[in-house]
Amino acid sequence: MIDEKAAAEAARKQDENYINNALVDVYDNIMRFEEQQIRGSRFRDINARELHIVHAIGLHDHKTTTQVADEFRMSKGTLTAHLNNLERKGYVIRQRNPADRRVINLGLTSKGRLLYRTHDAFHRRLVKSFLHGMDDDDRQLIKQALMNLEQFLDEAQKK
Amino acid sequence: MIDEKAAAEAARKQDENYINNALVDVYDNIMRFEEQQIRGSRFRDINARELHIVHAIGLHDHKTTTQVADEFRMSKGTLTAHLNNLERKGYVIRQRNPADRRVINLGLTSKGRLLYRTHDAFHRRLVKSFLHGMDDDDRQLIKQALMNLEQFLDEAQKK
DNA sequence: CCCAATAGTTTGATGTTCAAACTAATTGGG
DNA sequence: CCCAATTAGTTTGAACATCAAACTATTGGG
Repeated sequence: MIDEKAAAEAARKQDENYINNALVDVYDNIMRFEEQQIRGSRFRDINARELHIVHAIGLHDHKTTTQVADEFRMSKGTLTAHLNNLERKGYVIRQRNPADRRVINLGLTSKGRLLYRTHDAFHRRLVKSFLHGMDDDDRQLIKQALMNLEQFLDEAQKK
Repeated sequence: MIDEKAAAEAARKQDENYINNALVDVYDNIMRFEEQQIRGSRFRDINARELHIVHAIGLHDHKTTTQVADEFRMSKGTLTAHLNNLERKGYVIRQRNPADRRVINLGLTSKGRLLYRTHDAFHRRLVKSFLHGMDDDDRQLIKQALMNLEQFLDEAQKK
């Protein structure tokens, strides 16, 4: 009886441990895989950072430099440097906003849009594998767990 | 009937979308929070990278420089630089291995061990919040999802 | 019409990273 | 037992990412 309880407790601890490590490893593994995929594609000249900037610029949003920099919590100067590279390589275009000529609206070239869609498809495959064999209820549970985590981080960060 | 089906499908897509974004954001949020926690603690002089190196060195493992560098997929030269900093700040000690004097075994000072435990406690709180309100079955499901993802990444990486 | 505020770029300094050269120690074949 | 090859870790030099602060161009309120 007591042994059973202790065994269950030990199993719980072990699961939590696994989840802990997996949570931490997930991102590194995704990043590494993204990088590797890109190396073997026609987008060889892009690194993970640049890929994510292309993704943040998006297909239709016409975001500004400041918006994207804030999203990445990156200084505007740093983003300017990345944008220079991405423009030179033909993924991104800067469009001066005619209504306010201080503002630059960012857009993707057709090459940039292709990269965006390729990356997006990769992520959809990723989530499909993550949710493999799960029904609606299961999916809700996963979603709940991630929402818990976001809430915890948000709240802890606030104070 | 058909509307219902279409609505369920749309809800599924939306959930998958949420999960996709959350998965990607999780790591950044965790990193940012770790960094912030540390800034407000007595370990102010440590950044996230260094924290993770301290964690990798661990309490009792006596790992070598090469082992840790491989773990982080980081060149040995880069790790050497970090170790110099961590040693100077009093978190890490290098111990020449007497059986093979080429080898350095890495260890933590008492300050390093304290940092390790603080960080470990933080991660346990994180996982607890992630699993808030869940029973054994739920936990198994989460674990399964993470295992799916790891397997997907492993396999995709192999070929 | 002026000037404070804003968007983005440039600049200079700092820190991270890597690959290659290097040093010291070990090992194995002759 | 020696020396050539290998291995562990460090040093070095170059490339790149990053930031904060100075700067330029533009806007909009008084």
